[in-house]
Amino acid sequence: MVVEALHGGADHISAEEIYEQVRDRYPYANISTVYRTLELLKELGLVTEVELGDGRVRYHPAERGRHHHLVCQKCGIILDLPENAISNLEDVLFHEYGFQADLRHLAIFGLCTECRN
Amino acid sequence: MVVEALHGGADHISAEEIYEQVRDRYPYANISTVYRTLELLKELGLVTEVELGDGRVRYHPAERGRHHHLVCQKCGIILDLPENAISNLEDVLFHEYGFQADLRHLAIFGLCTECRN
DNA sequence: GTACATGCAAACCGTTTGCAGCCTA
DNA sequence: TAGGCTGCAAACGGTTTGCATGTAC
Repeated sequence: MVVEALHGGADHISAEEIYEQVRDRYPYANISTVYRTLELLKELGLVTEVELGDGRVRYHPAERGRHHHLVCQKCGIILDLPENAISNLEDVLFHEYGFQADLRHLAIFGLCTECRN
Repeated sequence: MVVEALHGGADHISAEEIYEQVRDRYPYANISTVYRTLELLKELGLVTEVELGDGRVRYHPAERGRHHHLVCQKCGIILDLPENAISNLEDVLFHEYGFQADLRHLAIFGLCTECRN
């Protein structure tokens, strides 16, 4: 049920939100089981974690591929950013700083088009 | 004393670390006062917050200028990255996605030169 | 005497853990 | 009968809050 919630719900779902979905179908479920299942899926490489700045970890099915996030600090909308928009940065960091960046699911904060004014 | 700790200590200091320094000089001090002072300094624009991935907020004097952080996930070292290394990204996000990124103190995770092997 | 800063303790919230019971093999 | 998963409750760690006292102006 955790896996189904990950695939069926919003793209970046928190443990709490997964828990709610699971509990709708099986009211005795417990949030610690959700966390333990997510931990397992993480070890298996099936989900990745993202921290989108609201103090809770969010989860994302790994098979949906990498992408980055533009998080609007005003309205909270999360825009997906294709991975290649940042590949140039990855090169610069590697060649000029010797740093091998792990740019999976980078979160960049700022203001979206709507909220810019 | 909070301000002095911010300027005297490590570049990105946590509330807990500030608290320790303050308490060395004034043992009756309380951590809630540290948090309240940091909140005040934040409103005044004198400090900025950074989240460097260890689950606690770190603080940085605003006057020391912007820069970004390369955080090694293996050895934990924090390398400073000049702001202009990323200005290109800022332009791309703005022109291609209409997103006004707030790239103060971005944290990028990965592996440093030492730990890459 | 009024406003504001402080210490203290308790609450908070997301996450983790110890333990006992249960199911399955 | 042994292993591992679950529910439950309690702990955890960083941060915030309510309240009563203190201090300065």
